[in-house]
Amino acid sequence: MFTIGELSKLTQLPVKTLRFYHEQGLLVPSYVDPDTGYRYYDQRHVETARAIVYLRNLEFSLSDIGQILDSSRDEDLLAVLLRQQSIVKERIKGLRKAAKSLDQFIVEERKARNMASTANEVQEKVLTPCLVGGIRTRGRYSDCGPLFGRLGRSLGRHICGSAMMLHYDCEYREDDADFEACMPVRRTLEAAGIDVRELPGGRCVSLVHRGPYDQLGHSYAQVFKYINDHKYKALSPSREVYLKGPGMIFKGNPENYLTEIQILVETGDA
Amino acid sequence: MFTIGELSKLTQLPVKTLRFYHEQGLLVPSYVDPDTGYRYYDQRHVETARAIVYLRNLEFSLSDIGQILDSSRDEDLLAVLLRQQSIVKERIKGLRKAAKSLDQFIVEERKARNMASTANEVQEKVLTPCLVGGIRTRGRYSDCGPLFGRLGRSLGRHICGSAMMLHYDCEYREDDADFEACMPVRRTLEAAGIDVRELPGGRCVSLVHRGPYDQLGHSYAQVFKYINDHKYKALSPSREVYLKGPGMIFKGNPENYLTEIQILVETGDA
DNA sequence: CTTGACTCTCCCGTTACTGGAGGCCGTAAG
DNA sequence: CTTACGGCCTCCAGTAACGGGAGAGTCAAG
Repeated sequence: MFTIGELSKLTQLPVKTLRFYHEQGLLVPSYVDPDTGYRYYDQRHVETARAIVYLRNLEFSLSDIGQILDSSRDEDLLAVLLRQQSIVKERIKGLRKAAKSLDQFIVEERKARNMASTANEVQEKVLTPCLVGGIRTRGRYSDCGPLFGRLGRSLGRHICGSAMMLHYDCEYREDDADFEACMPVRRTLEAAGIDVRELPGGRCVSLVHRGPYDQLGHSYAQVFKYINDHKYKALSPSREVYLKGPGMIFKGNPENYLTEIQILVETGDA
Repeated sequence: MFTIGELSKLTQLPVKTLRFYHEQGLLVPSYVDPDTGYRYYDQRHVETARAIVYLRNLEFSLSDIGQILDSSRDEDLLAVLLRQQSIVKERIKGLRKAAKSLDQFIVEERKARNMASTANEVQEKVLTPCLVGGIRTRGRYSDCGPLFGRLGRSLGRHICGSAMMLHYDCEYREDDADFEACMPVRRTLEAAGIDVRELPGGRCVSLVHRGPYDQLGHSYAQVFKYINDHKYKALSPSREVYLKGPGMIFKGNPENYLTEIQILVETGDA
């Protein structure tokens, strides 16, 4: 005869859990002292407890375990096992999908982190041509939210990068700007009201702006100063790539928003 | 402005859940009528709700999601993502182990089911030699429980089949039987008090007995009748293989216990 | 004005436990 | 003899993320 504490040591199950299993009828002591309420167990309970642990490791619920343990008809057993197997496999499938998305999320985040390290430095690079879907419009920049919404819904899983905006105006305009919201896509596709085409590549001056959008002006100034200093010629449209901002999942801190300004240029030696 | 029901339709989230998210501070309506208590949401909430759904699919807890959604410092974000990734991967690992055990369990169960279909028919087959670890003793059959316990503990993961018993007596004895509890093992190994060796193979008469152990006698009679009818000579020891019985995980119904009687024989034409 | 759809709050139930309060019992030490 | 300690008991509350239902108030259309 074991007390509950002894059984606990033998089975590695906490006392609380053993009491709970008693309450649930899974592991009923062979004797309960009517005066003290002490539970007393014997050898058989050690084995049952181990069986319970085993079945819990197979992710069975306690009620399933109860049925398995005192099922007199074992015709059900195979059915129960198969059911459990499909439950477990479904769960694994779901988790794997989650893990995959997480991986991708982490990659994106790392990329943004990388970009952040070169923030506020003007750089030159060569852009490769890039397929995008875009919606061009005229109005205020702040109205671009719904445009990206439409792009997201229409292009869905074909999107393969960060949202961007093309500015067709040569100078800054507040009210009546001519701009195009774009999303890079994996392949050409048809979508109503969306212009899917290739953006040209070429030599480009780039700067990753870190901070809220209302301070983009300073960064633009830097870029244009660089272009002038090098006697390049800026080509329209200029591009803003929203590496990190609000609207994707969570708002974050505007101080950490990352926006890459890209301006294609013609150099003297071209 | 949306009512809660409209937001529910837009987000595919149950009304109950939206109320719960409000309570948790995850999705606080932009306006709550102080008289009626009605919640009113706007477009931003649709997006936040989608973000919540997305993060829930990544298996984040609601409190994590809360932190992510209003984290002003996103330095943490990568850390949170990595933590979540490891949590998810751990969980997948655990579930895969469970799935594997389940698969094996199902295979065993199917095998037993197969054996059951040929129950109570005498058959001849050829046994291949088989490595076992055994403990031989003298006494009552009912005392074999602890022997199997010792075998299980000592041989552990090397066990590769059903428990069996060898009967060295030529006739049935109750009190002072000479028998050996055995477990088939994958490879030779040393274990104190356990005799690991190869059981010989050869032609054998077999019968799968279905039912409680106290009715084994009838099945033995059938086997011996078959042996006599065919003028075979029974070789000692006879074997009992416990295909399905109590003691493994759960007790089941004695009417469905499966025990294979195997008796090696010499045939006239050998 | 009525009706039916919608919404509100409040409470309970789920799963498999875990933690804590408060109390009983027996033994050992001071 | 008192105190402390360890083991046991019961009962209550809390976890995560909702779901179900009661009972009451609200909205918009006919």
